[in-house]
Amino acid sequence: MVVKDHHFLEDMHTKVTHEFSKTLEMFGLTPADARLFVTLYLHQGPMTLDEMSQALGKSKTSMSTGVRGLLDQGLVERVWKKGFRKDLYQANENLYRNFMSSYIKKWLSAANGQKNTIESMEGELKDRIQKYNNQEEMQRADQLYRRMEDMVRFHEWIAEAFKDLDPSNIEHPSD
Amino acid sequence: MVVKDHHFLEDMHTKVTHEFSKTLEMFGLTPADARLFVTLYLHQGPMTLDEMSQALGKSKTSMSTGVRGLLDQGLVERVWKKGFRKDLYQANENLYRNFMSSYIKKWLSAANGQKNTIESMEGELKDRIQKYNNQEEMQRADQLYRRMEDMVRFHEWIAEAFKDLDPSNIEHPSD
DNA sequence: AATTACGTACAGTTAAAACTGTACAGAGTT
DNA sequence: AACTCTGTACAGTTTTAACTGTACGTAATT
Repeated sequence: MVVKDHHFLEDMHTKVTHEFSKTLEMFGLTPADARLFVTLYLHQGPMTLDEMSQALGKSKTSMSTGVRGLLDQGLVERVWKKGFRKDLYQANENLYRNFMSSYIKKWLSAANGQKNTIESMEGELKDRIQKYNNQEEMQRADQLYRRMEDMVRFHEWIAEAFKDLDPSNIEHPSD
Repeated sequence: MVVKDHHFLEDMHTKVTHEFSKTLEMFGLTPADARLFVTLYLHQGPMTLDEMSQALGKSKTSMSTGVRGLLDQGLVERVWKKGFRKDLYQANENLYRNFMSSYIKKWLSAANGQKNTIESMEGELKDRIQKYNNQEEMQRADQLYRRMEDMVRFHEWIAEAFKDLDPSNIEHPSD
């Protein structure tokens, strides 16, 4: 019975990991990073690289790079234990806040970057258009220009929408 | 001069495609699909598979599968021209509305699916917990159970947040 | 009915991403 | 100072995704 319980739990653990990983992948995590995060999240107390490696059956190198990525996104934190040489990591609580804000940050900075790039190209094209005399080229250029205007607007709307989505603005009880 | 204009435009076209594709990739499009969409979007009038193939330097098969995906997501539409045998496709206008609603639909259905799966596993685990007597297993199971509750809540919040984001609810002038 | 034109299924190939093992730098221990 | 332990860079490998060419079903044309 004890053995069977153990199998059941182990099994459930695996299934949950698998399922929840799918959600986290939607936030832009790679399948590997997602599994790693869930492993940390379900584990009681922080883990060492070696533990992760063993838990997932992947190399320590993979864990090292994986955990670094999660760290950069603010999804995982390093934790200290006196007189313990190995690095320890744990998943941040507040799933919603952390994932959403990491996600939104990614969107905003990307959208803003692309918007700027396109705007600058827009300017370049505008200058050029004025010097045109070839009718057909002119028409082509104009068409492209109009599309670029739409793209810029598109990025602006994205930024607006995602700004509203940010849980730092709204308050959620906790997680 | 005409030649130079041509090069300039061609060049600008390429750069814009590249840049805007990056944004569309954030909506979950593959790089290939993103490029295909932008190509259609920038082209005046609808295109045939052969035209796309030539424009992107990829096989017609790729175009066929690519365009089908875009079609399924409601980002591209098929268009008719009397007495013309080839299929014609064009990018939908209203970038914002189309991308956002396709995106949100994807999120909502995924989040909902995962939530249901986890909830059902949660139920399974709950039944099981009551039959436990081993102290340590019990504690483990309980810890897992609590995490699963959090996951369910997480999915609920996601659904809520993305529902608000849907441009079908809000009105945007156009695009 | 025969022929041509078109789109897509499918198997095979090529390109990209994920992962591993070794090797090494730096910190800690003896 | 020599030695041990830990994390990571890097090159090479494996796994996965993207892409292609051929072959075929269907619809239009003759």
